[in-house]
Amino acid sequence: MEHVIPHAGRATIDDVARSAGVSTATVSRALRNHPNVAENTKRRVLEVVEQLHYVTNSNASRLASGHSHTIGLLSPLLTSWYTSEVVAGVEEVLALARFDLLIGTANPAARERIFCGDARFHQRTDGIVLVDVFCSEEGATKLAELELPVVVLGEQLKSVTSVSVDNVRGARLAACHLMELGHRKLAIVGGHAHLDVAHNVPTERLEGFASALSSASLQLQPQYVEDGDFTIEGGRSAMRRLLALSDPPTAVFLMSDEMAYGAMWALRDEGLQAGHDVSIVGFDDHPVAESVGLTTVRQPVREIGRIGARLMLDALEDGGAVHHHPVELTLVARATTGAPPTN
Amino acid sequence: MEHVIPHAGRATIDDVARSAGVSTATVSRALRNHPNVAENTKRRVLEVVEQLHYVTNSNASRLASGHSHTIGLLSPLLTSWYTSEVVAGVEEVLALARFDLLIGTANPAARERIFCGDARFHQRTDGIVLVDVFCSEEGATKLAELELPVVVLGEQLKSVTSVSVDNVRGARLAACHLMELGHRKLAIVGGHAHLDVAHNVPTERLEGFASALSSASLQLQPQYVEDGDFTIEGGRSAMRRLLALSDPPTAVFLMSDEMAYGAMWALRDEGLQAGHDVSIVGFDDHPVAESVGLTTVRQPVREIGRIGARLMLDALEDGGAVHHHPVELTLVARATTGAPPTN
DNA sequence: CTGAAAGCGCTTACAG
DNA sequence: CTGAAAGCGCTTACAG
Repeated sequence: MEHVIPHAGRATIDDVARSAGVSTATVSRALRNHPNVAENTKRRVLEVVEQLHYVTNSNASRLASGHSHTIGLLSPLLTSWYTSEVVAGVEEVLALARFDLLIGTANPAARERIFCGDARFHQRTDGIVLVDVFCSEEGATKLAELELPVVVLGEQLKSVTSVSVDNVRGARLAACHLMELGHRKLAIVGGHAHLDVAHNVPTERLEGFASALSSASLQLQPQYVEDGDFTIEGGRSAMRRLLALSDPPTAVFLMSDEMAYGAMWALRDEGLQAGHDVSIVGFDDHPVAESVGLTTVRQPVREIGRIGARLMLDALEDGGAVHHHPVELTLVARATTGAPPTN
Repeated sequence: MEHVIPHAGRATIDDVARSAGVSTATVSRALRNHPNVAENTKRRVLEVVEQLHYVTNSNASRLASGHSHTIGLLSPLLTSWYTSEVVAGVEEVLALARFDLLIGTANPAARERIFCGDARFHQRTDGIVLVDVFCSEEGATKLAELELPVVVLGEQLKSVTSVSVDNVRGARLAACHLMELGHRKLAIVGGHAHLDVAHNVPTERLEGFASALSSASLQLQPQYVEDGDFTIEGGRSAMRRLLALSDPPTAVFLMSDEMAYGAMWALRDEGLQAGHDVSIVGFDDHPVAESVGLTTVRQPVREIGRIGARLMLDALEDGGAVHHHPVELTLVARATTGAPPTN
């Protein structure tokens, strides 16, 4: 069925050119759908390509063209559920466009460097996607000066294309849901996440939560603000501290579902029931949330990654103008929230 | 502080060579710790490299050397928790060795192709890691004929280097734990996972479970064998079906923690308590397992990835002999298992 | 629409 | 220990 392959190893563009009776330039053009190639020629080339199982050597192609056809992605914590999901979304879109994804951990200690372009990505990527690397407008200004397009995920920026949820609104959704159920003693659990620098997410969610209470003439009590470190263990400890208060809250909003699992754990340890004795709201809609009946503020995490990747491809195509893409949040009410206990 | 960079754009090896007063060959050698370079020369080169912020263009380097310095990883389902963890482990080790990781989805429908080398990886990888692509000895034989080193994760193979847990033993651990608690009516929930082909994992776990019962003169009842599809929803449905039996089991072993979450969900829906009314054992030790008190067979998933990557690097170094690396499983007893209800 | 040729930025025998 | 030079496999003005 198949013709003999001229020599061991992979066929090169020369093999194809020779076998098709054209120049390598023509093969190159035919393969990339260059407009000025006769239909006949193209067909012949494609046949030979098939026959010889020819695959372009991407290293050679990238060296010659100066385009790496690769996007770099940097995040401080690649293994969290949130980041894995975002990466999966980015990968999905990039793969369709036949772009490679090069992933690197963004050492928070070396944040400043990131804004000047990461050395690992030098000459190797056509663009950079930043996930959860809270830049603030200051870092963004530097990023905008990079010779590469940059897309930032998780934060709304002016000088650089970004995609993010409205954290203020998300926290309001949680607070309003709880207040509608009749709660008056509301607590909030956030954290510094994995960064030591100021982090927009906890700040914005705290702000939204407090402002929702204000609108209802309530005030967020300082003892009702806890740090849960964005981990299950942290959420558990935070909940324990809240339960130990002389006047514990009747409802707790945790800024991640994982912290909420920890809070539910703490409740179980005390023989208390979430949604009955204490109401719990998380944030994310993590895959396990539904099965444990967790009420949460859902964010379409994978979609955020997809959108980010598309914006990157757009930027590569037409240099695309800088803009911000907002993503919607929705409250999903489940079993962990209910009316406060009638004491 | 810094010397002027000769021209716009990145410095090339020529810039470094010129500036250090040596040939590019010497720069190349100095940079890769080639033995035959005078200490003085090397120091001078490294200084200039620093000064010019020189970074090797990997496309050029790979093209010239013929080594891609990249490992390809193929898996049918990249986004599951299990696979993400494995990938994180592989990535961790590879990054230290400054190898790139190229990730691809292994379309189960095109399994056969994988064994002949994946086209996406042609000329782009120095080796291939297969995760959860159940090959069986048949596929492995073909893999062994590839010109690249291959490491298979999740299955014990003879013709190709592999790393896997002892699934038979893992299932026995679960069964013995339940029988020691006094259970006699034991059920098992498995699934076809994401593959339609025969899959060694469910088969081996079923075998181990059944054999443990046999050793205790019990027999696994056909109505106590259910399919949970390796998803939360699937585990929930399977548990519902088991509960609907005229004589339901008092203990259920689910082949993944995610299915176990589904089972716990089903119990809660019926007002039953895991560990009291029905005992539940999972498999994995997923991050959420501890917080919901799930008894489970723990497998060190990330470590499996790390080991796989190390074996790959070894194979690249010394062509390493084919061998199998076993990984230990341990039972972690928590709240979802207890004595059967005294009816 | 097509080809000859230069060039992308490295690495590596080979020679000294 | 070091350098001159060929070559890795493509792409892309340039010329026709």
